[in-house]
Amino acid sequence: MKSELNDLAAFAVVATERSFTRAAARLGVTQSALSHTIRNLERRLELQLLARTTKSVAPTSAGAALLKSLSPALEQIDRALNEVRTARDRPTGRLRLAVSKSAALSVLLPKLPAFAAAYPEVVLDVSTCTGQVDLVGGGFDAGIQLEEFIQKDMIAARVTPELRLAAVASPGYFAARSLPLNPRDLSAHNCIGLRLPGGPYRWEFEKGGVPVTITVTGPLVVDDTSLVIQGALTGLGIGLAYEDQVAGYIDQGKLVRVLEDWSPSFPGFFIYYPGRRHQSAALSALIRALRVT
Amino acid sequence: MKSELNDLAAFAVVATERSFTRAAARLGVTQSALSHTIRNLERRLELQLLARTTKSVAPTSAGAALLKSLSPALEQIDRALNEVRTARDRPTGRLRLAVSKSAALSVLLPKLPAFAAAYPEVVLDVSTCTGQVDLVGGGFDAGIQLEEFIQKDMIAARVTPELRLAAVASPGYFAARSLPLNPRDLSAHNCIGLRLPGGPYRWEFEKGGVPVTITVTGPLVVDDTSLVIQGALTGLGIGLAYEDQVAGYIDQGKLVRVLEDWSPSFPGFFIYYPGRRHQSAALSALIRALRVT
DNA sequence: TAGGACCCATGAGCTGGTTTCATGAAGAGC
DNA sequence: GCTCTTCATGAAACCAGCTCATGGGTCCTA
Repeated sequence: MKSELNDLAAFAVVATERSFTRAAARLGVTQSALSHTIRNLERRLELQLLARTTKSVAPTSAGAALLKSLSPALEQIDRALNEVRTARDRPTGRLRLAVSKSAALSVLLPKLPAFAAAYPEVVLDVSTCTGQVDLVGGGFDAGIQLEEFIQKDMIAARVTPELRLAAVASPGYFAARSLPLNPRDLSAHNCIGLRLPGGPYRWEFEKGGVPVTITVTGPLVVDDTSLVIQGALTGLGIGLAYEDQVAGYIDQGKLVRVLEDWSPSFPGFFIYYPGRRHQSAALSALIRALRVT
Repeated sequence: MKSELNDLAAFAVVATERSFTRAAARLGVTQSALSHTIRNLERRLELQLLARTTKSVAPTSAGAALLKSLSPALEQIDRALNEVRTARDRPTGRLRLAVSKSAALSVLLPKLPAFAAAYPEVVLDVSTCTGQVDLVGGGFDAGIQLEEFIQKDMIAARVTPELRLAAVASPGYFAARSLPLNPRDLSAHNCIGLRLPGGPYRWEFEKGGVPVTITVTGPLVVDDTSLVIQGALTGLGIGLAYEDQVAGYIDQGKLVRVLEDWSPSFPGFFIYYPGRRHQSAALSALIRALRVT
């Protein structure tokens, strides 16, 4: 790590100030310290950068040439640091998010208009992802997923209350069939399957603390929950979807809910991110906007 | 001098390598040291720059933005450093010289063709100066002057052997006048005066260890020794010039030398520069090319 | 699934570089 | 001539940064 960057910065100040004393004051160190620093720098470079007599200090040709390329670079770094500091203090810049499709629809979109209005300088760069994502490896700042898909050692904040799944089908589908009263009855039904990255989703139910897992069959398997709902609406069979996504259809009578007493609740969606310390203002703002206690 | 430039450089390496271990190897330090460094940097900036899990490291959005402005600046600094190192090892670049007119003519010019051929990458930026010059204050790398005009605490190297002055006039001038045999005889002659920055030059002679200083008068006073010679050639009177500058005219019979036994020798010209350590290759080359033992 | 390889984090402790202090030399100004 | 300012230098103190040792965690493999 033995880099001479700090010494170069010191040199730049001395060269522009043309005085060790003034430069030392600007840098907040002793003149003596600066003298040693420059001396060491010159010793390591084996080249004199500053010519000095008792009455004046000026860069040599070599020093002047160095300063010419050095100072714009140092200024650029200074600008970059200031930008970073504003990113810390004022919500600005891009946030890369890994979000499940469902969460994008039910969590993010509803709150986006207010968020965008409040923080016009923030750009949300959303990638829809299914299953577990390597947040850091993918270069994401945060993710919104079901709790079970959240990687270890992440900080998570709840963004939905507990959720429940609802098994639904169209009234037309049930016209010729009996309603299932027990999850095991589903084996006699057409069920719309959901494919997860790890394989087909096995439907999970629970009643009185007794969990039941069912492998379902049917005419359609998809990898997107909104397609499940569409399939149910068209009468293909029974689909499993988030309660609040189908509540409207149930109210309108377009879907019929079954096995409600068997549907367990589960923790719902969380926004999560690596590292608790020092988030950018943009990320903090997003978490504040989305989180529910 | 508490600058975080070194830490920023370390951050840049980690961010591009996307690994603390590899970055540490590249920087020649322990992975542990890097971890501490980045941690401190983030603490001081109060902003997380690198997201890390046990299996991957990647810049956060803020870190990526910082890196984007940082890396070109760091590369530029690196290039600048390399240029400086070549300036040390290979004669390159500009040398700013403060040279008296006479020295430029009699010392520099004769050796310039060979020097320029040997070191095509060196540019000599010559300012002709009379009298004592503030080398450092003027931003010069070196000067060539008479010994008496060289500032204190300078390193000096002889570039001419001892010089002598010659009092000369045209044969036509002496046709109607008697030759001076003693400096005091000059008061009866037309003498071409030389004006130095500090006032008129009072002609100095010496014989047998006895110095004599004469204030001369005449129809012409100039501030440039080549004009003195021109004046003498046109028969205006007696001029004082460096022996070797008028030797040719004397051989050709265009000038006549007088008071030769009274003309003292003096140390001649020196190239001088501030600071003995770590000269640039260009300056070393120039000194080597000019110096005489 | 147990073990090994690898990676990052953390705390303690030490080391060496950086800073300060004190002093000296040299010029500028009054 | 005296004082003030500036830069250089050596010695000593201090502290930042490094290393060492260790721990937790993931991934790969047998």
